[in-house]
Amino acid sequence: MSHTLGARQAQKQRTRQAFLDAALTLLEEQSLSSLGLREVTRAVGVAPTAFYRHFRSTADLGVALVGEALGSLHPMVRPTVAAGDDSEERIRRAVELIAHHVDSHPAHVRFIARERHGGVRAVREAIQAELARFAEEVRSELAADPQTEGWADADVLMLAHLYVDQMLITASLFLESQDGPPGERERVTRLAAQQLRLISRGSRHWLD
Amino acid sequence: MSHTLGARQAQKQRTRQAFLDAALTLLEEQSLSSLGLREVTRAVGVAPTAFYRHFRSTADLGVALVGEALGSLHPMVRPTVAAGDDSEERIRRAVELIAHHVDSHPAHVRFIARERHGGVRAVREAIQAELARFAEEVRSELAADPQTEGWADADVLMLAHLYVDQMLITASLFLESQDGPPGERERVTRLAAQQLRLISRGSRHWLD
DNA sequence: TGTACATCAGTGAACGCGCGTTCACTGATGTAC
DNA sequence: TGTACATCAGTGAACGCGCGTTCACTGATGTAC
Repeated sequence: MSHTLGARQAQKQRTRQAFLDAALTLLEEQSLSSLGLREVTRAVGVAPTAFYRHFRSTADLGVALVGEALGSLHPMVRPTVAAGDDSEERIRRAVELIAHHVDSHPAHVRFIARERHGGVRAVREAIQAELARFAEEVRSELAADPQTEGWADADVLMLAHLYVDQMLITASLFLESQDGPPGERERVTRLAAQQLRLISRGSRHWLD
Repeated sequence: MSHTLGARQAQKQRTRQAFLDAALTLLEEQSLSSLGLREVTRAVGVAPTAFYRHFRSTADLGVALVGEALGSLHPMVRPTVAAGDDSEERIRRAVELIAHHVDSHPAHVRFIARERHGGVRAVREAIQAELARFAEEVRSELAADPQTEGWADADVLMLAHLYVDQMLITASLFLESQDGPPGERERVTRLAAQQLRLISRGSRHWLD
Protein backbone atom coordinates (compact mmCIF):
# COMPACT_ATOMS: atom_id res chain seq x y z
CA MET A 1 0.00 0.00 0.00
CA SER A 2 0.97 3.61 -0.45
CA HIS A 3 3.40 4.78 2.21
CA THR A 4 2.38 8.42 1.76
CA LEU A 5 -1.20 7.74 2.78
CA GLY A 6 -1.07 4.92 5.31
CA ALA A 7 -3.14 1.74 5.29
CA ARG A 8 -5.72 3.20 7.65
CA GLN A 9 -6.35 6.35 5.60
CA ALA A 10 -6.41 4.34 2.40
CA GLN A 11 -9.03 1.96 3.79
CA LYS A 12 -11.10 4.87 5.04
CA GLN A 13 -11.06 6.45 1.58
CA ARG A 14 -12.13 3.15 0.03
CA THR A 15 -15.08 2.88 2.40
CA ARG A 16 -16.04 6.49 1.77
CA GLN A 17 -16.01 5.84 -1.97
CA ALA A 18 -18.16 2.75 -1.41
CA PHE A 19 -20.71 4.99 0.35
CA LEU A 20 -20.74 7.41 -2.57
CA ASP A 21 -21.09 4.63 -5.15
CA ALA A 22 -23.84 2.85 -3.23
CA ALA A 23 -25.77 6.09 -2.73
CA LEU A 24 -25.51 6.97 -6.41
CA THR A 25 -26.94 3.58 -7.33
CA LEU A 26 -29.79 3.87 -4.82
CA LEU A 27 -30.57 7.38 -6.12
CA GLU A 28 -31.49 6.04 -9.54
CA GLU A 29 -34.81 4.99 -8.08
CA GLN A 30 -35.49 7.79 -5.59
CA SER A 31 -34.60 11.31 -4.49
CA LEU A 32 -31.95 12.27 -1.97
CA SER A 33 -34.57 13.56 0.47
CA SER A 34 -35.89 10.01 0.89
CA LEU A 35 -32.52 8.24 0.93
CA GLY A 36 -32.00 6.50 4.27
CA LEU A 37 -28.75 6.22 6.15
CA ARG A 38 -29.40 2.55 6.96
CA GLU A 39 -30.26 1.90 3.34
CA VAL A 40 -26.83 3.11 2.28
CA THR A 41 -24.88 1.23 4.96
CA ARG A 42 -26.81 -1.94 4.12
CA ALA A 43 -25.83 -1.58 0.45
CA VAL A 44 -22.18 -1.06 1.41
CA GLY A 45 -22.21 -3.93 3.90
CA VAL A 46 -21.18 -2.07 7.07
CA ALA A 47 -22.92 -1.26 10.34
CA PRO A 48 -25.27 1.77 10.32
CA THR A 49 -23.02 3.59 12.77
CA ALA A 50 -20.07 3.43 10.36
CA PHE A 51 -21.86 6.08 8.32
CA TYR A 52 -21.06 8.76 10.91
CA ARG A 53 -17.31 8.19 10.50
CA HIS A 54 -17.66 9.73 7.02
CA PHE A 55 -20.70 11.99 6.83
CA ARG A 56 -22.86 13.93 9.26
CA SER A 57 -26.06 13.13 7.32
CA THR A 58 -27.33 11.98 3.95
CA ALA A 59 -27.52 15.66 2.94
CA ASP A 60 -23.80 15.90 3.65
CA LEU A 61 -23.18 12.84 1.49
CA GLY A 62 -25.27 14.51 -1.22
CA VAL A 63 -23.02 17.56 -1.23
CA ALA A 64 -20.01 15.27 -1.67
CA LEU A 65 -21.77 13.64 -4.63
CA VAL A 66 -22.24 17.04 -6.27
CA GLY A 67 -18.48 17.48 -6.38
CA GLU A 68 -17.95 14.05 -7.84
CA ALA A 69 -20.76 14.30 -10.40
CA LEU A 70 -19.98 17.79 -11.69
CA GLY A 71 -16.26 17.05 -11.61
CA SER A 72 -16.87 14.29 -14.14
CA LEU A 73 -18.94 16.67 -16.25
CA HIS A 74 -16.32 19.37 -16.18
CA PRO A 75 -14.01 18.23 -19.00
CA MET A 76 -17.05 18.17 -21.27
CA VAL A 77 -17.91 21.84 -20.95
CA ARG A 78 -15.27 23.61 -23.01
CA PRO A 79 -15.32 21.46 -26.14
CA THR A 80 -19.11 21.58 -26.27
CA VAL A 81 -19.10 25.28 -26.59
CA ALA A 82 -15.78 26.24 -28.10
CA ALA A 83 -16.34 28.81 -30.82
CA GLY A 84 -19.84 30.10 -31.33
CA ASP A 85 -20.21 29.34 -35.04
CA ASP A 86 -22.45 26.63 -36.41
CA SER A 87 -19.89 24.56 -38.22
CA GLU A 88 -21.58 21.21 -38.75
CA GLU A 89 -18.57 19.30 -37.55
CA ARG A 90 -18.33 21.20 -34.26
CA ILE A 91 -21.98 20.81 -33.37
CA ARG A 92 -21.93 17.14 -34.31
CA ARG A 93 -18.97 16.56 -32.03
CA ALA A 94 -20.49 18.50 -29.15
CA VAL A 95 -23.69 16.44 -29.20
CA GLU A 96 -21.70 13.22 -29.49
CA LEU A 97 -19.59 14.27 -26.50
CA ILE A 98 -22.72 14.79 -24.41
CA ALA A 99 -24.16 11.44 -25.53
CA HIS A 100 -20.91 9.70 -24.67
CA HIS A 101 -20.81 11.30 -21.24
CA VAL A 102 -24.34 10.14 -20.50
CA ASP A 103 -23.37 6.63 -21.59
CA SER A 104 -20.35 6.51 -19.29
CA HIS A 105 -21.79 8.37 -16.27
CA PRO A 106 -25.56 7.94 -16.37
CA ALA A 107 -25.97 8.00 -12.59
CA HIS A 108 -24.07 11.30 -12.32
CA VAL A 109 -26.27 12.93 -14.93
CA ARG A 110 -29.42 11.62 -13.30
CA PHE A 111 -28.29 12.83 -9.88
CA ILE A 112 -27.62 16.38 -11.08
CA ALA A 113 -30.85 16.62 -13.08
CA ARG A 114 -32.84 15.25 -10.13
CA GLU A 115 -31.29 17.24 -7.30
CA ARG A 116 -30.79 20.54 -9.12
CA HIS A 117 -34.32 21.46 -8.09
CA GLY A 118 -34.61 18.74 -5.43
CA GLY A 119 -35.77 18.80 -1.84
CA VAL A 120 -32.42 19.23 -0.09
CA ARG A 121 -31.34 22.84 0.15
CA ALA A 122 -27.61 22.30 0.74
CA VAL A 123 -27.36 20.07 -2.32
CA ARG A 124 -29.41 22.41 -4.48
CA GLU A 125 -27.16 25.28 -3.53
CA ALA A 126 -23.99 23.27 -4.18
CA ILE A 127 -25.25 22.41 -7.66
CA GLN A 128 -26.24 25.99 -8.43
CA ALA A 129 -22.83 27.18 -7.34
CA GLU A 130 -21.03 24.65 -9.54
CA LEU A 131 -23.24 25.46 -12.52
CA ALA A 132 -22.51 29.15 -12.05
CA ARG A 133 -18.80 28.25 -12.24
CA PHE A 134 -19.47 26.31 -15.43
CA ALA A 135 -21.30 29.26 -16.95
CA GLU A 136 -18.42 31.56 -16.02
CA GLU A 137 -15.99 29.19 -17.72
CA VAL A 138 -18.13 29.05 -20.84
CA ARG A 139 -18.40 32.85 -20.76
CA SER A 140 -14.63 33.22 -20.81
CA GLU A 141 -14.39 30.71 -23.67
CA LEU A 142 -17.01 32.63 -25.65
CA ALA A 143 -15.41 35.99 -24.88
CA ALA A 144 -12.22 34.78 -26.57
CA ASP A 145 -14.16 33.99 -29.73
CA PRO A 146 -14.25 36.66 -32.48
CA GLN A 147 -17.96 35.86 -32.82
CA THR A 148 -18.76 37.82 -29.64
CA GLU A 149 -16.65 40.84 -30.49
CA GLY A 150 -18.49 44.02 -29.56
CA TRP A 151 -21.01 42.20 -27.32
CA ALA A 152 -22.00 43.54 -23.93
CA ASP A 153 -20.40 41.46 -21.15
CA ALA A 154 -23.82 40.60 -19.74
CA ASP A 155 -24.88 39.23 -23.12
CA VAL A 156 -21.90 36.90 -23.35
CA LEU A 157 -22.80 35.54 -19.92
CA MET A 158 -26.43 35.25 -21.02
CA LEU A 159 -25.35 33.09 -23.96
CA ALA A 160 -23.12 31.04 -21.67
CA HIS A 161 -26.10 30.22 -19.44
CA LEU A 162 -28.14 29.29 -22.48
CA TYR A 163 -25.44 26.80 -23.51
CA VAL A 164 -25.06 25.31 -20.03
CA ASP A 165 -28.82 24.84 -19.64
CA GLN A 166 -29.05 23.41 -23.13
CA MET A 167 -26.26 20.96 -22.30
CA LEU A 168 -28.14 19.70 -19.23
CA ILE A 169 -31.44 19.44 -21.07
CA THR A 170 -29.77 17.42 -23.81
CA ALA A 171 -27.98 15.17 -21.33
CA SER A 172 -31.26 14.53 -19.56
CA LEU A 173 -32.99 13.67 -22.86
CA PHE A 174 -30.24 11.19 -23.73
CA LEU A 175 -30.70 9.62 -20.31
CA GLU A 176 -34.44 9.20 -20.84
CA SER A 177 -33.80 7.83 -24.33
CA GLN A 178 -32.05 4.85 -22.72
CA ASP A 179 -35.34 3.24 -21.75
CA GLY A 180 -37.22 4.68 -24.69
CA PRO A 181 -38.05 3.05 -28.04
CA PRO A 182 -35.17 2.26 -30.40
CA GLY A 183 -34.31 5.24 -32.56
CA GLU A 184 -35.06 7.62 -29.69
CA ARG A 185 -31.35 8.27 -29.22
CA GLU A 186 -31.05 9.35 -32.85
CA ARG A 187 -34.10 11.58 -32.55
CA VAL A 188 -32.53 13.30 -29.51
CA THR A 189 -29.24 13.64 -31.36
CA ARG A 190 -30.91 15.44 -34.25
CA LEU A 191 -33.07 17.59 -31.95
CA ALA A 192 -30.09 18.70 -29.86
CA ALA A 193 -28.02 19.49 -32.95
CA GLN A 194 -30.78 21.61 -34.47
CA GLN A 195 -31.27 23.52 -31.21
CA LEU A 196 -27.54 24.26 -31.03
CA ARG A 197 -27.69 25.41 -34.65
CA LEU A 198 -30.54 27.76 -33.89
CA ILE A 199 -28.72 29.26 -30.91
CA SER A 200 -25.64 29.65 -33.11
CA ARG A 201 -27.63 31.50 -35.76
CA GLY A 202 -29.01 33.78 -33.08
CA SER A 203 -25.49 34.53 -31.86
CA ARG A 204 -24.22 35.23 -35.35
CA HIS A 205 -26.94 37.84 -35.90
CA TRP A 206 -26.94 39.24 -32.36
CA LEU A 207 -25.55 42.61 -33.40
CA ASP A 208 -27.63 42.94 -36.59
CA MET B 1 -75.38 23.79 -1.37
CA SER B 2 -75.42 22.82 -5.01
CA HIS B 3 -78.24 20.42 -5.74
CA THR B 4 -76.50 18.98 -8.78
CA LEU B 5 -73.58 17.70 -6.75
CA GLY B 6 -74.97 16.70 -3.39
CA ALA B 7 -73.66 17.67 0.02
CA ARG B 8 -71.68 14.43 0.36
CA GLN B 9 -69.87 14.75 -2.98
CA ALA B 10 -69.21 18.43 -2.35
CA GLN B 11 -67.64 17.70 1.03
CA LYS B 12 -65.53 14.93 -0.46
CA GLN B 13 -64.24 17.29 -3.12
CA ARG B 14 -63.41 19.87 -0.47
CA THR B 15 -61.42 17.33 1.53
CA ARG B 16 -59.63 16.13 -1.59
CA GLN B 17 -58.67 19.71 -2.42
CA ALA B 18 -57.42 20.14 1.16
CA PHE B 19 -55.14 17.13 0.61
CA LEU B 20 -53.77 18.63 -2.60
CA ASP B 21 -53.21 22.03 -0.99
CA ALA B 22 -51.54 20.58 2.10
CA ALA B 23 -49.28 18.36 0.02
CA LEU B 24 -48.23 21.28 -2.20
CA THR B 25 -47.28 23.27 0.89
CA LEU B 26 -45.32 20.38 2.40
CA LEU B 27 -43.53 19.86 -0.93
CA GLU B 28 -41.90 23.27 -0.73
CA GLU B 29 -39.43 21.78 1.73
CA GLN B 30 -38.99 18.25 0.36
CA SER B 31 -39.49 15.93 -2.61
CA LEU B 32 -42.54 13.82 -3.30
CA SER B 33 -40.58 10.62 -2.76
CA SER B 34 -40.15 11.51 0.91
CA LEU B 35 -43.65 12.89 1.48
CA GLY B 36 -45.49 10.81 4.08
CA LEU B 37 -49.15 9.90 4.06
CA ARG B 38 -49.47 10.66 7.77
CA GLU B 39 -47.70 13.96 7.27
CA VAL B 40 -50.37 15.04 4.79
CA THR B 41 -53.35 13.87 6.86
CA ARG B 42 -51.90 15.61 9.92
CA ALA B 43 -51.65 18.87 7.95
CA VAL B 44 -55.24 18.52 6.76
CA GLY B 45 -56.52 17.57 10.22
CA VAL B 46 -58.07 14.18 9.44
CA ALA B 47 -57.29 10.61 10.44
CA PRO B 48 -54.50 8.85 8.46
CA THR B 49 -56.99 6.34 7.09
CA ALA B 50 -59.06 9.10 5.45
CA PHE B 51 -56.26 9.40 2.89
CA TYR B 52 -57.29 6.11 1.26
CA ARG B 53 -60.76 7.44 0.50
CA HIS B 54 -59.10 9.79 -2.03
CA PHE B 55 -55.75 8.37 -3.17
CA ARG B 56 -54.09 4.98 -3.36
CA SER B 57 -50.69 6.39 -2.41
CA THR B 58 -48.70 9.63 -2.25
CA ALA B 59 -47.50 8.88 -5.80
CA ASP B 60 -51.14 8.87 -6.88
CA LEU B 61 -51.67 12.21 -5.15
CA GLY B 62 -48.57 13.49 -6.99
CA VAL B 63 -50.09 12.60 -10.35
CA ALA B 64 -53.21 14.56 -9.39
CA LEU B 65 -50.99 17.53 -8.52
CA VAL B 66 -49.42 17.41 -11.98
CA GLY B 67 -52.81 18.02 -13.52
CA GLU B 68 -53.52 20.90 -11.19
CA ALA B 69 -50.08 22.52 -11.53
CA LEU B 70 -49.78 22.28 -15.30
CA GLY B 71 -53.41 23.23 -15.72
CA SER B 72 -52.63 26.54 -14.05
CA LEU B 73 -49.63 26.99 -16.33
CA HIS B 74 -51.60 26.25 -19.42
CA PRO B 75 -53.15 29.67 -20.16
CA MET B 76 -49.64 31.11 -20.04
CA VAL B 77 -48.23 29.08 -22.91
CA ARG B 78 -49.73 30.62 -26.01
CA PRO B 79 -49.18 34.30 -25.27
CA THR B 80 -45.56 33.63 -24.30
CA VAL B 81 -44.77 32.28 -27.67
CA ALA B 82 -47.26 33.85 -30.02
CA ALA B 83 -45.44 35.03 -33.16
CA GLY B 84 -41.76 34.24 -33.44
CA ASP B 85 -40.48 37.75 -34.01
CA ASP B 86 -38.50 39.72 -31.47
CA SER B 87 -40.76 42.70 -31.09
CA GLU B 88 -39.66 44.31 -27.84
CA GLU B 89 -43.18 44.63 -26.61
CA ARG B 90 -44.01 40.97 -27.14
CA ILE B 91 -40.93 39.68 -25.37
CA ARG B 92 -41.39 42.09 -22.52
CA ARG B 93 -44.95 40.89 -22.01
CA ALA B 94 -44.02 37.23 -22.22
CA VAL B 95 -41.39 37.56 -19.49
CA GLU B 96 -43.78 39.59 -17.36
CA LEU B 97 -46.43 36.91 -17.78
CA ILE B 98 -44.03 34.25 -16.54
CA ALA B 99 -42.99 36.40 -13.58
CA HIS B 100 -46.61 37.02 -12.70
CA HIS B 101 -47.41 33.33 -12.87
CA VAL B 102 -44.55 32.51 -10.52
CA ASP B 103 -45.81 35.18 -8.12
CA SER B 104 -49.32 33.78 -8.07
CA HIS B 105 -48.53 30.04 -8.16
CA PRO B 106 -45.04 29.60 -6.70
CA ALA B 107 -45.79 26.17 -5.24
CA HIS B 108 -47.02 24.87 -8.60
CA VAL B 109 -43.86 26.03 -10.34
CA ARG B 110 -41.65 24.54 -7.65
CA PHE B 111 -43.50 21.25 -7.79
CA ILE B 112 -43.10 20.89 -11.56
CA ALA B 113 -39.42 21.90 -11.54
CA ARG B 114 -38.71 19.53 -8.66
CA GLU B 115 -40.63 16.48 -9.82
CA ARG B 116 -39.92 16.75 -13.54
CA HIS B 117 -36.76 14.76 -12.92
CA GLY B 118 -37.79 13.54 -9.46
CA GLY B 119 -37.76 10.12 -7.85
CA VAL B 120 -41.33 9.06 -8.57
CA ARG B 121 -41.71 7.48 -11.99
CA ALA B 122 -45.47 7.90 -12.41
CA VAL B 123 -45.22 11.62 -11.65
CA ARG B 124 -42.21 12.11 -13.91
CA GLU B 125 -44.06 10.45 -16.76
CA ALA B 126 -47.21 12.50 -16.15
CA ILE B 127 -45.16 15.71 -16.31
CA GLN B 128 -43.31 14.65 -19.47
CA ALA B 129 -46.64 13.81 -21.12
CA GLU B 130 -48.13 17.20 -20.22
CA LEU B 131 -45.04 19.06 -21.38
CA ALA B 132 -45.16 17.18 -24.68
CA ARG B 133 -48.73 18.43 -25.06
CA PHE B 134 -47.54 21.97 -24.32
CA ALA B 135 -44.83 21.66 -26.95
CA GLU B 136 -47.35 20.39 -29.47
CA GLU B 137 -49.57 23.36 -28.74
CA VAL B 138 -46.68 25.77 -29.12
CA ARG B 139 -45.72 24.01 -32.35
CA SER B 140 -49.17 24.60 -33.79
CA GLU B 141 -49.02 28.24 -32.73
CA LEU B 142 -45.63 28.66 -34.38
CA ALA B 143 -46.70 26.83 -37.52
CA ALA B 144 -49.40 29.44 -38.03
CA ASP B 145 -46.81 32.21 -37.94
CA PRO B 146 -45.42 33.45 -41.27
CA GLN B 147 -42.00 33.39 -39.60
CA THR B 148 -41.81 29.59 -39.92
CA GLU B 149 -42.97 29.43 -43.52
CA GLY B 150 -40.91 26.88 -45.42
CA TRP B 151 -39.57 25.21 -42.24
CA ALA B 152 -39.40 21.46 -41.88
CA ASP B 153 -42.11 20.22 -39.49
CA ALA B 154 -39.48 18.70 -37.20
CA ASP B 155 -37.74 22.07 -36.92
CA VAL B 156 -40.91 23.87 -35.84
CA LEU B 157 -41.35 21.25 -33.11
CA MET B 158 -37.68 21.65 -32.19
CA LEU B 159 -38.22 25.39 -31.71
CA ALA B 160 -41.37 24.68 -29.70
CA HIS B 161 -39.42 22.50 -27.26
CA LEU B 162 -36.78 25.20 -26.98
CA TYR B 163 -39.46 27.71 -25.98
CA VAL B 164 -41.13 25.37 -23.48
CA ASP B 165 -37.83 24.51 -21.80
CA GLN B 166 -36.85 28.17 -21.77
CA MET B 167 -40.15 29.02 -20.13
CA LEU B 168 -39.56 26.50 -17.34
CA ILE B 169 -35.96 27.63 -16.80
CA THR B 170 -37.10 31.22 -16.54
CA ALA B 171 -39.94 30.37 -14.17
CA SER B 172 -37.51 28.46 -11.98
CA LEU B 173 -35.09 31.40 -11.94
CA PHE B 174 -37.87 33.76 -10.89
CA LEU B 175 -38.77 31.35 -8.11
CA GLU B 176 -35.20 31.29 -6.82
CA SER B 177 -35.01 35.08 -7.10
CA GLN B 178 -37.70 35.29 -4.42
CA ASP B 179 -35.22 34.51 -1.66
CA GLY B 180 -32.31 36.13 -3.45
CA PRO B 181 -30.87 39.63 -3.00
CA PRO B 182 -33.00 42.59 -4.04
CA GLY B 183 -32.59 43.36 -7.71
CA GLU B 184 -32.30 39.65 -8.52
CA ARG B 185 -35.75 39.67 -10.02
CA GLU B 186 -34.78 42.46 -12.41
CA ARG B 187 -31.59 40.62 -13.37
CA VAL B 188 -33.62 37.50 -14.20
CA THR B 189 -36.10 39.61 -16.17
CA ARG B 190 -33.32 41.05 -18.33
CA LEU B 191 -31.57 37.68 -18.74
CA ALA B 192 -34.77 35.92 -19.81
CA ALA B 193 -35.64 38.69 -22.26
CA GLN B 194 -32.21 38.58 -23.87
CA GLN B 195 -32.35 34.80 -24.21
CA LEU B 196 -35.75 35.03 -25.90
CA ARG B 197 -34.33 37.69 -28.21
CA LEU B 198 -31.43 35.45 -29.15
CA ILE B 199 -33.74 32.54 -29.89
CA SER B 200 -35.89 34.90 -31.95
CA ARG B 201 -32.90 36.02 -33.97
CA GLY B 202 -31.96 32.42 -34.58
CA SER B 203 -35.47 31.69 -35.84
CA ARG B 204 -35.51 34.69 -38.11
CA HIS B 205 -32.30 33.54 -39.81
CA TRP B 206 -33.08 29.81 -39.73
CA LEU B 207 -33.44 29.54 -43.50
CA ASP B 208 -30.50 31.83 -44.37
C1' DT C 1 -94.17 14.35 3.88
C1' DG C 2 -92.50 10.38 6.48
C1' DT C 3 -90.27 6.02 7.05
C1' DA C 4 -86.93 2.28 6.29
C1' DC C 5 -82.86 0.95 4.34
C1' DA C 6 -78.31 1.67 1.71
C1' DT C 7 -74.23 4.18 0.97
C1' DC C 8 -69.84 5.76 2.15
C1' DA C 9 -66.44 9.65 4.02
C1' DG C 10 -64.14 9.76 7.91
C1' DT C 11 -62.74 7.28 12.63
C1' DG C 12 -59.66 5.13 16.01
C1' DA C 13 -57.28 1.19 17.71
C1' DA C 14 -53.89 -1.94 16.58
C1' DC C 15 -49.99 -4.21 14.07
C1' DG C 16 -45.26 -5.03 12.81
C1' DC C 17 -41.34 -2.64 10.97
C1' DG C 18 -37.41 0.16 9.83
C1' DC C 19 -35.77 4.46 10.95
C1' DG C 20 -31.78 7.81 13.03
C1' DT C 21 -29.00 8.27 16.88
C1' DT C 22 -26.39 7.12 21.48
C1' DC C 23 -22.98 4.58 23.59
C1' DA C 24 -19.28 1.83 25.21
C1' DC C 25 -16.55 -1.54 22.73
C1' DT C 26 -12.69 -3.81 19.83
C1' DG C 27 -8.73 -4.56 17.46
C1' DA C 28 -5.80 -3.20 13.64
C1' DT C 29 -2.79 0.65 12.50
C1' DG C 30 0.26 4.41 13.79
C1' DT C 31 3.81 6.61 16.73
C1' DA C 32 7.45 7.51 20.24
C1' DC C 33 11.44 5.91 22.19
C1' DT D 1 14.24 -4.00 15.92
C1' DG D 2 11.09 -4.27 19.88
C1' DT D 3 7.95 -2.48 23.21
C1' DA D 4 4.33 0.40 25.19
C1' DC D 5 0.85 3.45 24.39
C1' DA D 6 -2.46 6.31 21.38
C1' DT D 7 -5.54 6.64 17.65
C1' DC D 8 -9.68 5.76 15.37
C1' DA D 9 -12.63 3.05 11.59
C1' DG D 10 -15.92 0.02 12.22
C1' DT D 11 -19.14 -2.81 15.71
C1' DG D 12 -23.43 -4.26 17.94
C1' DA D 13 -26.94 -3.60 21.28
C1' DA D 14 -30.38 -0.62 22.61
C1' DC D 15 -33.70 3.35 22.50
C1' DG D 16 -37.90 5.74 21.35
C1' DC D 17 -40.54 7.07 17.38
C1' DG D 18 -43.33 7.61 13.31
C1' DC D 19 -44.38 5.08 9.45
C1' DG D 20 -48.07 2.57 6.07
C1' DT D 21 -51.74 -0.47 6.25
C1' DT D 22 -55.78 -3.52 8.19
C1' DC D 23 -60.11 -3.60 10.16
C1' DA D 24 -64.57 -3.11 12.07
C1' DC D 25 -67.02 1.05 13.29
C1' DT D 26 -70.18 5.36 13.10
C1' DG D 27 -73.29 8.57 11.69
C1' DA D 28 -74.61 11.92 8.23
C1' DT D 29 -76.35 11.90 3.52
C1' DG D 30 -78.90 9.74 -0.22
C1' DT D 31 -82.72 6.92 -2.13
C1' DA D 32 -87.03 4.20 -2.73
C1' DC D 33 -91.62 3.99 -1.77
